Amino acid sequence: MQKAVIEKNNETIAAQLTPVGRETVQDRVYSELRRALIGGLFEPSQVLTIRGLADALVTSTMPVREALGRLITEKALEALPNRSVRVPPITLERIDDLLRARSLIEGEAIALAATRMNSRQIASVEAMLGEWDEMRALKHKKDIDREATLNQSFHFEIYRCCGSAVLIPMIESLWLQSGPCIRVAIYAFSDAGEVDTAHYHRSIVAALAKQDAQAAREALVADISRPFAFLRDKLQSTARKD
Amino acid sequence: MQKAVIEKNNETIAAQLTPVGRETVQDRVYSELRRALIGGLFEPSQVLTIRGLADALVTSTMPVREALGRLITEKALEALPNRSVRVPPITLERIDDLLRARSLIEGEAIALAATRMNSRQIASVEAMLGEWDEMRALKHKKDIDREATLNQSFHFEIYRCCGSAVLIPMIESLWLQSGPCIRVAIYAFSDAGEVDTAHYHRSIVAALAKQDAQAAREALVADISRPFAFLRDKLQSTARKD
DNA sequence: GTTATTGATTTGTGATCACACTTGCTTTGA
DNA sequence: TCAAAGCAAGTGTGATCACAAATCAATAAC
Repeated sequence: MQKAVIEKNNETIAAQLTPVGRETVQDRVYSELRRALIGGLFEPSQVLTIRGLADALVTSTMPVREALGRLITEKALEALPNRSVRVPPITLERIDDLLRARSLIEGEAIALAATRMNSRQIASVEAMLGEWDEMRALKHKKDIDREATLNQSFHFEIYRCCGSAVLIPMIESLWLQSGPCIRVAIYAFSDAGEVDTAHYHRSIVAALAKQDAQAAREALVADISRPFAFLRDKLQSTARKD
Repeated sequence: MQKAVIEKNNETIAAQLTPVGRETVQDRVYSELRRALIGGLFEPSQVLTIRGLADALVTSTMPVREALGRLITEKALEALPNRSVRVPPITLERIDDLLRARSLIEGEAIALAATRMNSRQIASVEAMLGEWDEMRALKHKKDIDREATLNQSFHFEIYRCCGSAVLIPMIESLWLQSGPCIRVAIYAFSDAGEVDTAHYHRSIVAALAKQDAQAAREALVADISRPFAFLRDKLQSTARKD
């Protein structure tokens, strides 16, 4: 068999098969911890132990310690002087700090995206709006995890269009850092009454459709400010009580 | 001996002793690799091996692999599908991307710092200006490493005044990512002739002294744009030759 | 002479072990 | 009764080993 024929054959096979992608245990542990952090499954100030997580994830300590180290450098976790690690506690300064950074960077990302998104991409995020309404209509009881996931997908679908390989990892890091805080706020939200996230998302999509970068930035800032502002008030009122 | 006396005694001792601070091998390896990366000791596209670095740093592979993992999550290094790691190659898109991100975030940091710095802090960075001139006057031959270190100290001395615990790690990550690129540009600079970094730094300090946030931001952007613009031109001309 | 195959070396990954430090509880002494 | 010393369990860190995958060189086949 000639070489050309073999290569052609291989190409045909390659076109039909999807790459399996050798994923290491460390990567899975890292992704899992990320998911838990962004989703707010860990509480602020909660301490994590390597062996404890290794047991929970049914692996050895090795992949866990590597994943923890990575999360610490991203400031998603905090290394105490005792050499134990915890999820960073919530403080007023930290909330303001995170909101400012997120407004700055995610605002820039969406402003860039607004000038770059094609009609197909806009249609894609518009479709997610419908998904949101659908979820709301079907189930009366609020599925917070589902909402959080959908919210995340919506935002990153947009950010991916900004065309910056530098900004996106920074945004991921910011979500990682604000995840535990946000979740606290969301829980408080759902007690305090209804908030229409879909409304904010609609105004974002409207701005994107008009390719209005400034309007998109403002709509986004309004969207992400809500939980932070809520959490801020809550924290201040509890602080006054002490 | 009563408890109070003992405690008083301990306090006296504590006042005279400086904490030794248990530093792990992993931390030292990480700092060392950071220093090398920011200083541009590694070339873009250079591949690094765990065992190679472990031998060079005279430790086992364990601290090195952990440090490498951390640097990869910061995008300071790149994990190839072969599971080998290299310092990211320079591309035109990456240069523009990094410059935009740095202008945005470092610009915000210096704008915040401009409104917050007290006279003592301003005097401190002003003193670094003098240090720069001094270095220039004394030695005719250019000490690139010394200049780079001084430049880094100057910038971060200012950024530290912005009062954001979120922005500063992001800036560090950006310096880590642009370090290898910058160094290439600096080397080209020193061949191409003199550039007066001190001039740009003086205009930054002048803006800070006036508490003019906008002027400080613009002066900073002018300062950090230079090597990027230079590198950009150089890359475009070499690309045309091919 | 060029291409394919085989084998050796190198490299990353994960598991396990040894050691040092921390933490919390128990025991001891005043 | 209470505080301090001592002990034991738990935890992070680093070293070493085993294994699988990748890389490279040399040999064999056409």
